[in-house]
Amino acid sequence: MIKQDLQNALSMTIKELYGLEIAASDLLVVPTKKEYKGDFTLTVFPIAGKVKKAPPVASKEIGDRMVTKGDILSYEVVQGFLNMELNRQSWIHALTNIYNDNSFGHGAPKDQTVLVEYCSPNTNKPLHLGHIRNMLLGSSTARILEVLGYNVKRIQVINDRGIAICKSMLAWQKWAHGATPESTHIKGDHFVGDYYVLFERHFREEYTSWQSGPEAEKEFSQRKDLSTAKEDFFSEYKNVYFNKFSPLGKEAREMLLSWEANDPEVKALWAKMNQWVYKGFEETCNKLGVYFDSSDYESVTYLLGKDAVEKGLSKGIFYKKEDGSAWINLEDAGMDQKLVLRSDGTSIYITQDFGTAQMRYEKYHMDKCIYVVANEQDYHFKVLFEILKRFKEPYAGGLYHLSYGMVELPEGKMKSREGTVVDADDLIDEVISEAKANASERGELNGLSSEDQNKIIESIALGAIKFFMLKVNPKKGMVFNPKESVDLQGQTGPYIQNAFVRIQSVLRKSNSFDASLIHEYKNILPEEKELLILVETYPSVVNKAGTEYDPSEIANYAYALAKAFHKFYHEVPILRADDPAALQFRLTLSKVVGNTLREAFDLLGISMPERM
RNA sequence: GGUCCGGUAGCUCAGCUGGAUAGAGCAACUGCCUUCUAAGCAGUAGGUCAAAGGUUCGAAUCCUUUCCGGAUCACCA
Repeated sequence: MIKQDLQNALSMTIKELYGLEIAASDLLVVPTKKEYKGDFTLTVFPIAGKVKKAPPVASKEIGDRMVTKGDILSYEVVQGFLNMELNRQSWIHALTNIYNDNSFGHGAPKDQTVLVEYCSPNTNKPLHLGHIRNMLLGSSTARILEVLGYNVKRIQVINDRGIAICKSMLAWQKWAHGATPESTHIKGDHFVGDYYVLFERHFREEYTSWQSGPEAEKEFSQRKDLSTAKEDFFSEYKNVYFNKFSPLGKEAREMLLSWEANDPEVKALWAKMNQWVYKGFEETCNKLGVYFDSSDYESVTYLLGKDAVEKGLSKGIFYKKEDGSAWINLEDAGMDQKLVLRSDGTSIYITQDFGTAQMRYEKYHMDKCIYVVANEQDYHFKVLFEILKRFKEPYAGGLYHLSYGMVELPEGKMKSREGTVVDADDLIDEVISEAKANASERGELNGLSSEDQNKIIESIALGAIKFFMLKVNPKKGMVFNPKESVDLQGQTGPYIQNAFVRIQSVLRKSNSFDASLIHEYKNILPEEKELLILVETYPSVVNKAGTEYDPSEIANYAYALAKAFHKFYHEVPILRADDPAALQFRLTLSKVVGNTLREAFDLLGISMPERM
């Protein structure tokens, strides 16, 4: 590695000159800015301070010694910056090393199991934009960890029970007249989601007409804050109405009770409708290239965690109140008191979560567990992790909440009630049709079968969507403009795919490939150096993405590399190079860049087309 | 109110373990296809890095305070 070698040489030189021990990796070495002559720059200020010399003086001393020892070709000093020019051999070695490294950017097997949980859909409605961000983050993070040598298990939790799915079930019973996804040709998850919407519509009608009745009048007159306007009062009051007065609400709640009592008819309907939904989800996931090694169902896990509560009580981690509810006091950790078991003895969300964690530990003996969940649950996971820490669970140190910002529309948050949700399937279809239009305009795919064409177009469209979502740092909220849809030009997935395609096209046309000739190459160009430096940093980028659980590192790296290649491609002739050594050097470099781009995109779950 | 996260070009984002004149893309404008795929390249224009203090040779980056936006603080999940 060029940079590491240079850092090592510098570290040794500094020790020889000043007797000062600085770890090679602590030396600040960066590629030299374009305005200056040189390949790499050492920032000498901190070193000069330690050895009590003026920065330019120390720079000159270090530079002289490096040249004398043959570590570098030449140097220039600008203030406290030491700009060094490398030997020709350094570059050539760098290229051949990468070219010969079959596991470039991969980590050694670690013998550690990591669970990555993502997606977590509700079975009463189809997947939307938020799920897309979640799934892409999760599956990309999983892939990154896998390549770094971890044994990764992809897991989803399916929220398949509760009042919401009962609403869909009830609406279907009342108004579907036996219709099915097959009979209507509607995708299963959308089909069930439509009945959820239908329920809400009927419920709203019922609520509106109730508001002019005597019961409503009475409730309104007894409101706490008498200055509240009627409209505001009833918009706040909706949930109370649902639980207290609504006939539809009553039916839905009764259905939930029947479900919990294992009523065979209700369970059968529930199972049937969930199957419809799963089939729809599977289709969407397949399209996105997202998959799971196993699924946990809330209908199973919602009963978990009570044993843990008993254990916690006996250990004194939890305490009991008079009404029978169990609590934990987290005030010494800067949090509140938190309920862990209801007074009726049933478990709540957080209880289920530590029950689920234990269940998983029994199954996988994981070392780490990563939860990909939106940032609205930051506090929940802080509490959960603290509890598991107090339980001294063996995996407690490896818990991580991959918290990501919500996806918003230009006009604000997505609201299912107001119909401003961007549906996952719609979005995919839209971008595919845009990619299709672009492709037919370009005509590059003309000779191919329509099957191959569609494959490529899908790769481009999904590349655009995935890159769009993954290039943003996860913890940042992001704004998605459906009108502009997803760009196919500029800082995008297709831009990077295009760099790869150009490389493949060049490689296809080259008939001789002899990597040994590159040692003869004399005049390495700035564009070539820039590419090599970038390619070299790839393993450290993967490492960073893995330790920080941040795929955007990979996305931004891939863009930088593709950009450098496009420039190189434009400025420097490859196949028409004027000597054989140059040709081989550039072909090898192109190949290495292409492989690295493909590797990087593999980590993002994006495929590389051979042509486009 | 407490806690957490964010605020960088008209828009979407990099840069944040302190280093040279703060970078990309989109949108606008201008060039470049008889030469390796123009989903490309090059250029013009666009900035008080929310604000104010502090730390230092040096701050978008670290510290403090303030302002703005979001999330959260349920016997919901």
